[in-house]
Amino acid sequence: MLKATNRLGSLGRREQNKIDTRRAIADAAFDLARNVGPGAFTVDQITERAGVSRRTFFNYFPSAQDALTVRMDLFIDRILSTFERLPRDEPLFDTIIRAFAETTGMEGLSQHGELFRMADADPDLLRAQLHSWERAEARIAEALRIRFGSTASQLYLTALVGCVMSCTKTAMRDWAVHTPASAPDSGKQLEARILAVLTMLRDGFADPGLRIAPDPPDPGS
Amino acid sequence: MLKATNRLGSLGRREQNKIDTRRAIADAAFDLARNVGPGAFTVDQITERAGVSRRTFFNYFPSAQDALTVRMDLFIDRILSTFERLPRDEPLFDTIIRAFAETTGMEGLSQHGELFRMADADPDLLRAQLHSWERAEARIAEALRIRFGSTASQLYLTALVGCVMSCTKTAMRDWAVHTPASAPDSGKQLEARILAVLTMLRDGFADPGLRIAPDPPDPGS
DNA sequence: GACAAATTTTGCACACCGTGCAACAAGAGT
DNA sequence: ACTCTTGTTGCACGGTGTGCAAAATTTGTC
Repeated sequence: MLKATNRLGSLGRREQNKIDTRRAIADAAFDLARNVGPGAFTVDQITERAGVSRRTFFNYFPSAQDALTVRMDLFIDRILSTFERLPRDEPLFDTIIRAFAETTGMEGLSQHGELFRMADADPDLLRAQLHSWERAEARIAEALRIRFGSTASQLYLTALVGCVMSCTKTAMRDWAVHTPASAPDSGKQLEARILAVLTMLRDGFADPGLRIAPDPPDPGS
Repeated sequence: MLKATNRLGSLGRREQNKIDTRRAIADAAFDLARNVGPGAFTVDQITERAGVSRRTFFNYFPSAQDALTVRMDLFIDRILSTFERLPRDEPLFDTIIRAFAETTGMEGLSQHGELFRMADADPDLLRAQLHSWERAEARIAEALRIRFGSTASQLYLTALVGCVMSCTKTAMRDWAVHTPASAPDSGKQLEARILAVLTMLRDGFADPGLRIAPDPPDPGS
């Protein structure tokens, strides 16, 4: 007999409510961080905005900072799904580069940059973000292990993923710093940087002269 | 009038007391983490062991976990001082590899491994450690910038340092996992891993077959 | 040694955090 | 409508991190 219970696009009320609540909390947290500054608000303020109880907040996130890393986790989701879609006979490094470069078209990219900049002012937020990257590393490494586990050693795969993630992080930081407002070519700017650093990585950092933009040789800051 | 006040090897009472207090706190925290488990003790327990007041603890460390990253910061000190000592006309990558490889002879290396393993059980400790690595990255990048700032772009240097740190982290994790007890050749084990991953990095991860231990070789690709 | 200045330690208060628990509410299945 | 399952809420409680001002300690000077 057919299940006709799904009234909400293949999702039950329960699932949908949870998604909504989670989003409401994350949005409230982001708004607060943007307005009063990261680390300058309490959980109670978040729950008030989101319209949930204090206790419910902690059912979703272990800390206020963790509510601000949702977007980064979504970023990883995107990388992984892009990764799954790419041809399996492509060289490993090409696949990785494409998977990472293609993510720069995602929505809310400028918010990403904002969050990066916020981390400078709030150590706890920085830690939460680093933890998020760490989880991402583990997830991607696992995906690679499943796909290439037979042809590459564990140490090789984890080291490679670590470097790729580190390079991407560096690229995003540099982008977040040098692309302050939401420039129209923001995505392109980020993509160029990611390509640049991943190319450096593939070349074993042999050429120190690679530059992303004609930068006047920084006179001692 | 001559200063005859320094009775303690070029250090005043004040400086020495602070060093002692800091060490007492860090030791107490490490002992507790080792005995009752990371994240399973309170700040009050630390202060009781260390013989200081609760308030004093927070004058030295912002959280209990941060008292456990002192050793990692010392590790970075060692890398940096080794780095300073190496010849300045050596190729950049060689200098880096040597600076990192030479640190494996440091005292308390096994405690390092212990701390790595502890991070699996305590998310907050993991975050503190990630933060510690992050600070280390910044310090080393700055040292490199001063030394090579004229011949390499900022993006290149930060990306390179990030990858080197990431590789070292990977090597130390793998070492911490696979060298459980304090093996007699613990330092050599770690050094071999660091050399392996940094070599991979220098080769642009071209050869997936590099292995640290004889594993069923699969000369694929 | 006594005194004053500088610095560190300490106790205290207070707002906030994070979690176990049990009552309650709401969706799912019949 | 009834029951089962799952999510929300209020409450209580121990722990955290910090500002503040009063001791306590070190340092320099006479």
